[in-house]
Amino acid sequence: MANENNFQELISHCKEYGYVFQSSELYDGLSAVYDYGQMGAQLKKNLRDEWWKSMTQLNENIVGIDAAIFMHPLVWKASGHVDNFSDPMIDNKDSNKRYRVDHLIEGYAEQLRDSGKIQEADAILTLMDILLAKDDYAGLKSLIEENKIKCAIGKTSNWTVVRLFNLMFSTEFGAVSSEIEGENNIVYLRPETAQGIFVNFLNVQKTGRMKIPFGIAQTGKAFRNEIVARQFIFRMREFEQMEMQFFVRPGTQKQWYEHWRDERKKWHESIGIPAEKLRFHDHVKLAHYADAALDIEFEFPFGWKELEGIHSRTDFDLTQHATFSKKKIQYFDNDLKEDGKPYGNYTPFVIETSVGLDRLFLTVISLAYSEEKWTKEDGTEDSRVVLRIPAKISPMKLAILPLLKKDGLPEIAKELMNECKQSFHCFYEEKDAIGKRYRRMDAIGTPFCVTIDHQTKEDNTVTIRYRDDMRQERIALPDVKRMVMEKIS
RNA sequence: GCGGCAGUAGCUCAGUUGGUAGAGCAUUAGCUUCCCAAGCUAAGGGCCGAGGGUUCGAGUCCCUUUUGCCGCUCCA
Repeated sequence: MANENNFQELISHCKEYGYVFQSSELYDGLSAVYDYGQMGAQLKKNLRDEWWKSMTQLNENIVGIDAAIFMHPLVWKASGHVDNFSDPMIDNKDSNKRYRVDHLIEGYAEQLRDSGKIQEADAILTLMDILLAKDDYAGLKSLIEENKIKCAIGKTSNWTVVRLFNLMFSTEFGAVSSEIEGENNIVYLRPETAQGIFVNFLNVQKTGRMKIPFGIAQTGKAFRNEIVARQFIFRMREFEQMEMQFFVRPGTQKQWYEHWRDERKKWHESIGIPAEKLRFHDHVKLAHYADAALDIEFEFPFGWKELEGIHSRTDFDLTQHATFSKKKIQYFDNDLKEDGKPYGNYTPFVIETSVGLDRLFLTVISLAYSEEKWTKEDGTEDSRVVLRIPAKISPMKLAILPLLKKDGLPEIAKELMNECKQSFHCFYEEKDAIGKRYRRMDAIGTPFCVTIDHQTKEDNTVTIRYRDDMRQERIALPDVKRMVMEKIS
């Protein structure tokens, strides 16, 4: 797999072989936005399809939806994103250090408290809370200046104005400029897909006659205005999530949290991620909506990082949406309790599984990337770069190669091509020496190559060559399709 | 967002004290080739990240901007 030393080579490889391109590269690129190329788009789709199948097809009580990216602005008020995703910040002009205003003031209050001025500290914090609630940025700056709060680095109080940094992208809805009508036209690009599920909870539950416990799955784009974006496609401004919200009876959330934690780890292993490269990381500081949370981390070339989040979101979201929409969002549970009475009406609790598709892509390609060197029988050095993507998810399944582009070999190869392409992605190539073609297929991760030669014309057999160990064997031409089908299912 | 470094053909790079761009590999076409790249021939491809300035003249100097890398900051 790729490591921290050849991670740059992996990125180059992704570009060179059509997996990932930087967005708008023609115009010098757009920071932290990437496009998937001809190979990458297919790999990404295969991963998405695997996930979708594992959720909505293999679980009878999970259904899938596809909610819009645009949502009513109040959704993000209710979810807490408007308040929690936008923080007032202030910069020190001398040190160029940026602080979250609340962190800066809290730090100062902490100092006061340490020196015994407890009442003073409390007064400042109380005032800060009032100003924050009013979005009074000028007042916050005055508070900082009146208390002569200094930058920890620059030791000065030379501050800029307080500015709002919103991590959500916004745009205008409708053709009328908000200059005229105030800010009523602002809509956000969703910073997570989860809310599309929560606001459709009743629609799905009622029309699908879903009984708790049940889940709603969704894949789709989400957008975050990250301050810093690095590490290739690990952190992007536009990214794709694969989320499943599982609705359970209050009080059972812990058991389901543990269930999905284990299920999801198993799923990652099922698509070829080694168990020792995965670990759980419990959150110490919980988000405003959660009563338990953990990350499934993968050991990326740049260290252990979050691949998927498992959150026990309580009834926070549904309750918030009930409040803001002024609609009742409840479920009537007809199952009987021990005392023989139904559980009745309640707001379900939610267990969320949320995996970043792009991060999963990076996981798979990092694991697959391999630079190999060996000594040939004649003593010369040989090498190759191979993507060992599991056959089940690799974008290209089979290469069909006539050994020579004459003597009727291409005709036989094309016939096989026409048969196989009905069932899976095939690549046809008659240019260059056979070894060179094999290397090209290694580079894009094609697990199988079959070569048609003169013997094929005599006994109807072909050479099949395996990407992972470069082994080759002869099999009957009519068996090729079935054999590949078996290996990729 | 701040600081440092960098940006020349698809890739890796060369380009002397400023004089209007080269190589290898890759690509394409043809030849050769009976199973693991790098045999022959030919061709295409860059106005040197972008914009501005200094200069008779800039890839080479200056400014701005953009992208990437490293560090800091941020990450519901």
